[in-house]
Amino acid sequence: MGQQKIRNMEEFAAVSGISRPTLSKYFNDADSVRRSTRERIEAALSQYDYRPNVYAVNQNRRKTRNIGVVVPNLADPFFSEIGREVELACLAEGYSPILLSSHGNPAQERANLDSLRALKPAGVLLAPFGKASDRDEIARFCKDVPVVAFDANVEGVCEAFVGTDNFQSVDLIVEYLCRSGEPPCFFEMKTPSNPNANKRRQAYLEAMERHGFAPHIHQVPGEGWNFEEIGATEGGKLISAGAFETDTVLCSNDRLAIGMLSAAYELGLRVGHGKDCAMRIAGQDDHPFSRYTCPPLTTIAQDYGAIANRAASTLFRIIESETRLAEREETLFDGKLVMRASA
Amino acid sequence: MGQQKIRNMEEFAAVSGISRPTLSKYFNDADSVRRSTRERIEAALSQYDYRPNVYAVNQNRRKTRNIGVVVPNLADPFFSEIGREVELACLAEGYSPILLSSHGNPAQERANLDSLRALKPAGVLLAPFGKASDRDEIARFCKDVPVVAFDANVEGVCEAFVGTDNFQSVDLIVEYLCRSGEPPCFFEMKTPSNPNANKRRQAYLEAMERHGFAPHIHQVPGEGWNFEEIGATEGGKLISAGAFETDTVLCSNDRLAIGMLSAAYELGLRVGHGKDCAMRIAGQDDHPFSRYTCPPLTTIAQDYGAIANRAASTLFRIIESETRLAEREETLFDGKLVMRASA
DNA sequence: GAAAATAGTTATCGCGCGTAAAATTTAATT
DNA sequence: AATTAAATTTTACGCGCGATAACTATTTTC
Repeated sequence: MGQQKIRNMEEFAAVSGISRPTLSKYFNDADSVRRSTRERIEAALSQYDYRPNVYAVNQNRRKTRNIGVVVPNLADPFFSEIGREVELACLAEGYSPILLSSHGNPAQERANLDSLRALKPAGVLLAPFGKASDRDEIARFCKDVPVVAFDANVEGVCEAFVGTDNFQSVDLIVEYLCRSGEPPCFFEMKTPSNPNANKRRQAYLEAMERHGFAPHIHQVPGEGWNFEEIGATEGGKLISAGAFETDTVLCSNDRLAIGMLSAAYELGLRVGHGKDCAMRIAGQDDHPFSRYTCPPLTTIAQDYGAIANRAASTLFRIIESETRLAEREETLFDGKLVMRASA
Repeated sequence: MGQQKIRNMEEFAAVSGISRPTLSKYFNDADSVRRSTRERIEAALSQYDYRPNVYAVNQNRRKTRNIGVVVPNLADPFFSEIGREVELACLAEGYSPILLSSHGNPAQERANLDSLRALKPAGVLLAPFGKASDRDEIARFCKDVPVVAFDANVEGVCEAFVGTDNFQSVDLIVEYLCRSGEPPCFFEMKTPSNPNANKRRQAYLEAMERHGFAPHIHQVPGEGWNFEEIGATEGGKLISAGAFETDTVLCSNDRLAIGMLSAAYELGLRVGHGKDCAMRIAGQDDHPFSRYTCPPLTTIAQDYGAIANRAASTLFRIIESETRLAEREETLFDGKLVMRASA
């Protein structure tokens, strides 16, 4: 290693004794050259430490190997985890992921798509806000770049959608809660931007009906992504007002539940399924912190890995086939019940 | 908007009536052209929607306007927050931040620096692991690219370091804890990779001495970044063994404290400063979730915004001066005491 | 061992832009 | 109106690589 500095592929061709077009082939796909020449190249590579100029490569290639990954909010550990899984899937296939967070702001989502446009990505994996997203802008973007949506659906747009089956998973936890105690009330924000919230409410209604109980939905005001705050403030109000019809509350997501647990604690209420407990609280998502709440949160776990990998592999299939999907695909994975002490 | 599609600057020059070199100047710095021509360009821009090809630009420019931002773990909301602040600072100055997480893995930190090298960034803002970082690799990288470290220091390398004054902030909380109850024991991991941990231990020792109390340090085994787990498991063991000499524990960081709070809850212990409380627990960092623990966590808040902005502005100064700093700069901001119910 | 298939070479072009020097225009100054 | 300075245009070249065509060398096939 070391010797003189190689400035470009031309020079590397000179020192390695391989012609430039062959080197170009090699760097595009190492297996496209004969085994013996590949070994010669790699031998030279370990001596001279040359790497093709990314910018020159991307300027000239028909398609870059960049994959845009857009999540609504990296400050939410749920999205940083799933974003991580998606990144890994991209790297495994030799693509370069570019992770962008919309920071809880739909305008930033537009801005992120706009930035990505300039990078001419081969494809994009998008976890959209949902209703708050600029549907037209996403649709326009999808015309230029193949996009697979995950976590949250935007009906009709994008090549495919991969997420969790809210009906299955809500039914799972409703069934558990009904079986193990009083049937749950449902707690959510009045104007959720995430489409999963609407599916979950609907699923709750259906599940309660199926099990023969009267549903009770409590919607609270609040904007933005500070869900714990909303869960604590508004959930606390409802608890102390005795507004919940039963002693069990199913929250639309874990972060609301974490806030409500905090409020219950402040009120001196013991949460859990013991006989000395005043109420039960359950969440949905299996947020990374839910294991460490007081008490630990009973919830529904989404299959992060499966969602990320399916979304990525679907996108790769589209990219490599160089054609769009004949029909929009929707894949839903089952949630798993995670029983902890809170319900 | 719309008309024909502009394929390159040549075509845009044709339709806008401005020569290509002048356009090039404009896109590099809008204020470098006469006001009247700038208006003509922007008028054309609003009609034809042209943007220079990023790859061609970066291939030919001496320096890109990319800034690498490397944090040790985006799954930790502390780093996603400070990463966000840093991103904003870059955008405000017209740089393009590229955010990379090392996912709690020092090998990934090397890989990230290596990826960045290919992108020829104008500078890098690095929150290193510290001792676990590959010091030599970072030093090599610093030779090629100006780097400002933040949050964690790597003695001697990088142009500058910006972080929190651990001695000031630990003294602040130790003083508070001593004044308001029993003096604190110190709880930390045995082999912390983060240099702040070592500073904090040292600062604890000094602060306790200054206030005339005997220090008690408890170090627990545990690897990796699952701090809550370690705090819960090992902290729980210490609590139930009655190992702490006083009823007050100062944790090396909030995530350990969150885990310990969870363990205390499991053990049926009431945490806080009320007379019915069995112990007090305090943390450090003001983690975004610390407000919602049970009870809410008393901690020391780092000034995220100040650290991020100072680190960024220092880097910009180096980049724009085109020279390295005569002397390595270290800037430490004060922490602020955040009093909540846990201590 | 000759023909066929595969892999590599040489040569040349194009991508979209930065940059520099010289020629020209425009604006500011006296 | 003449002088000067500043901004713009023209012209020309270079960046590092992808892509292709025509040709040559190497390997496979029977």
